[in-house]
Amino acid sequence: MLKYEVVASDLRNRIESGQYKANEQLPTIAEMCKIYGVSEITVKKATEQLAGIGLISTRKGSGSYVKGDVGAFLRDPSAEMSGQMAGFKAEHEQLGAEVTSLVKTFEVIHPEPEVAERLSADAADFVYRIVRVRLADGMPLVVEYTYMPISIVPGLRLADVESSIYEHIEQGLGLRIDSAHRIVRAVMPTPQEREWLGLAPDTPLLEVEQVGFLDDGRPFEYSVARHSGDRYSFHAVAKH
Amino acid sequence: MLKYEVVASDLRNRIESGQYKANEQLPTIAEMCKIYGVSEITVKKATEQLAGIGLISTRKGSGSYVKGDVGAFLRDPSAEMSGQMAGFKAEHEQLGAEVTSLVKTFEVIHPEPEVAERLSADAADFVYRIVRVRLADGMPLVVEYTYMPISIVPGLRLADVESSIYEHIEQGLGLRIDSAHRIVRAVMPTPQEREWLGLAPDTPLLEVEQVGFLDDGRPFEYSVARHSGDRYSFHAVAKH
DNA sequence: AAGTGGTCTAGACCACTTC
DNA sequence: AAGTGGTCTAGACCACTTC
Repeated sequence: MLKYEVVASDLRNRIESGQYKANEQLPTIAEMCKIYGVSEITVKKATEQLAGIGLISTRKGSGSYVKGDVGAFLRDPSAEMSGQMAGFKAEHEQLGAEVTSLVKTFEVIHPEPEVAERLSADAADFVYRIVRVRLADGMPLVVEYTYMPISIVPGLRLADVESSIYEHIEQGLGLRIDSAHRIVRAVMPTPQEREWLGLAPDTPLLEVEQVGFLDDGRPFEYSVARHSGDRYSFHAVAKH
Repeated sequence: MLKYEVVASDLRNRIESGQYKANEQLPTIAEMCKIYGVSEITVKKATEQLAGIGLISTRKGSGSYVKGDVGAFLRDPSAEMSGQMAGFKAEHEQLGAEVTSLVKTFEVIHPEPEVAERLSADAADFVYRIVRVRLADGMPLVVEYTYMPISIVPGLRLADVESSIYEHIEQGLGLRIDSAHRIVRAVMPTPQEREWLGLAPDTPLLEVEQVGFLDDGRPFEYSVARHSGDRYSFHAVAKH
């Protein structure tokens, strides 16, 4: 583990265990340098990371403070952090759930104009089109519509689509996933989606439209995920 | 403007103007040091900021790259970035809209248990309860339910509530707003909300539940904002 | 006046990519 | 072997807060 990760994870443990309490001032950066035997910049990087996930706030000329009431926000198991991108399988397995997928469509097509634009692809290129219902412990949670250029993600098989496409991209192809741009909306399900997700009437969905990027900047995925509304929420930390 | 801001904003301009194109490699960090006459850490801070808003990705041992197709994501005017927190008024005035508010309720009450918990307050404390319909250019966009402890935000008047509570907190009280924890969900409107927002039947809302924090870590605001679904979306950048 | 976090420097070392 | 971004150091200076 890197030095700043050691500092950040130790501070995090002390905050979550209540050793540093809500609204309390943390040791100064100079003190933390002595405590952990590291330089100022290393401590700074650790506190920036904690501020980024919303655990502390820092105040110039004054000190660093533990935020009040972070518990409910961080502990919510039905929540995904907007800052993290792990893929459906990794995310739910981390919570101890067994993940399965019903593959409704797995085909290769020419992309519609909107999909082509998002993938920086041409209408003449081939892309996979995948429709999946994804379940955790047998409960249908989300319908995912995924498009990927076959030129970037070659050799995708039904077995990959049934388990985890991200695993095929990272382990199988040796590519590195960097980040994603997401747009979140509230929508109503189609009749088909209502049936697949087993929804009561008048249940809205949370739609997450996403463009995923590799670490060389290329978009490798365009997807629309429509999440069962009463079983899903989305967490974010906003800075002023 | 700070040095790293100068570098970041210059790089951003060159990317958005197309001088550095999608999927293209940026100058190396060492080259940028020479170009801008700054140290490595300063360039690094600038590239980290750009990676944070999803404009570039960096690849160890290889280089920094402009992300493909960032245009649509960054230009969408109906979108709020999850990473930013400006308040409704500042956000929409930036887009050139005239912001008004219909104050439906403005009272002082003892908080319900859930509100008290979020505000780290006691059931015996007094909090403002404010219900507002907020409009941009006369179009109702969102219903906001806001709770704030009177001990932290004293002297709030109807005039503040009608324009901007954040202005009163920052300019009037000299407090500094640091950040907010947000939870986003899809919900159906109540009949009252449907009327206030002028919604067609079967239109869902995007609910943003938020706890706002001052820079000393104290929660000063608990609010639930329910956004008209077809006129609102929420942008985020997720890191792998 | 003393203490605090934020920015910035020159330079070292490392792991990884590219050739 | 050469080039690249990522981490880390010791130290300087500054703006701001606190007393």
